[in-house]
Amino acid sequence: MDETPERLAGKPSWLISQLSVHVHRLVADAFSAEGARGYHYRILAALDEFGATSQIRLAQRSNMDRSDVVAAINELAAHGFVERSPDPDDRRRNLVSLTDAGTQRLEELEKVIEGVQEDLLSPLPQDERAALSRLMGRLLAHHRTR
Amino acid sequence: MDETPERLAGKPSWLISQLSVHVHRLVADAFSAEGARGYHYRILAALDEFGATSQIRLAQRSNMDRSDVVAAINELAAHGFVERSPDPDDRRRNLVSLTDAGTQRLEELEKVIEGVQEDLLSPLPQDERAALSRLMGRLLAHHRTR
DNA sequence: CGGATGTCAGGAAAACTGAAATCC
DNA sequence: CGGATTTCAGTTGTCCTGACATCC
Repeated sequence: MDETPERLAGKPSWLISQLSVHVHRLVADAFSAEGARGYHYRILAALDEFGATSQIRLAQRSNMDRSDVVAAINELAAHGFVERSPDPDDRRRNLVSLTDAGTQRLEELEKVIEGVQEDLLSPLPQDERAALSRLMGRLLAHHRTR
Repeated sequence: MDETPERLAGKPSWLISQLSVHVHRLVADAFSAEGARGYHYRILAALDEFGATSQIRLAQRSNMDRSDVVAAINELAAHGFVERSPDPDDRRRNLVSLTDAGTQRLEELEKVIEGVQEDLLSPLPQDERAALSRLMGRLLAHHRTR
C-alpha cells in the first residue's frame, strides 16, 4: 500500500476527506449487510432522540433534504418502522412517529455503528478517542448552528 | 437550527459521519465553483507527489477505483492537465504525467482546499488544529495500510 | 495458461434542484 | 395573495461491480 504524501499529510482538509472515504466504506458496508442505508439510521435516530415530528423538521434534524426524507420514510414505513399520520393542527404536515419495531431496528443499527466505531478507532487508546470526539464535536457544533 | 442529540454526541462514528456531510458539502461546492471535482484534485495531487506512473498505481495512490481513474484522466487530458503515453517497458500500461498546465491547475485547487480547511477549522485554535490533524493522520495511516 | 492493465457499461446511495399540489 | 409542507421527477458526483480485450 502506498504511503500518505508528506506534503499533503499536514493538511487537515485532505486528511478529513481521505478519512471520510474510509468511513463511508465502513459504514456503507455495515449498513448494507443489514439491508439498511445511512438515511434510515439518521431518521430513526432523530425520531428516537427528538420524538415524533413533521417531515421538514426531521430533515433539519437528520441533516437531510426534504425530498430524500420522503423516500426514506416510505421505505421505513413499508417495514413498519415508522408511521405517518396527518397532523391535526396543520393539515399540510405529516406527523412521523417511531413504532416499537422501529425502536428495535434502531438498536440493531446502533450496534452496527458501534462496531464500525470500534474498528475505526482501534489504533487509538481511550483518552485519545475522547480527545478526537471532543474536537470533532466542537467543529460540528460550530458548523451546524448556521 | 437543531441541537446535536446528547446521546449521539458522544459517539465518534456519528460525529465523523455528520462532519463528513459538512466536509463533503464544503469541498464539493468549492470545487464545482472552479469547474473541478474531487477526483481531479486527488489525481493531480497524487501525480505531483509521486510522479508519473501507470493508471492502476494512480488509482491506489489516490484511493480511487481504476475505472473511475479512466474517466477522470480523460477529462484532465482534455484540458491539457495530464498526458497519457504508452509505457515502453509494458505495453499494457499508460504512463500518466503532469503537464505544466496541470501543475498550475493543482496549485489553484490547493488554494481551494486551503480555503475550505480554514473555514472548517475556524472554531479551533492552532494547537488544537494540530492535535486533530495528528489524531486523524494516525487513523488514516492505520486504515490505509491494510 | 494465469494474471495484470486499461476500458466500458451500468448500478447503488448520497446530495441536490425544480416544480407541482395542497394547505396555512 | 404569499408562504410552508409534502411529493415527484430528474441530475450530479462518488463508489462500486462485472465484463471484455490486450498484453505480460
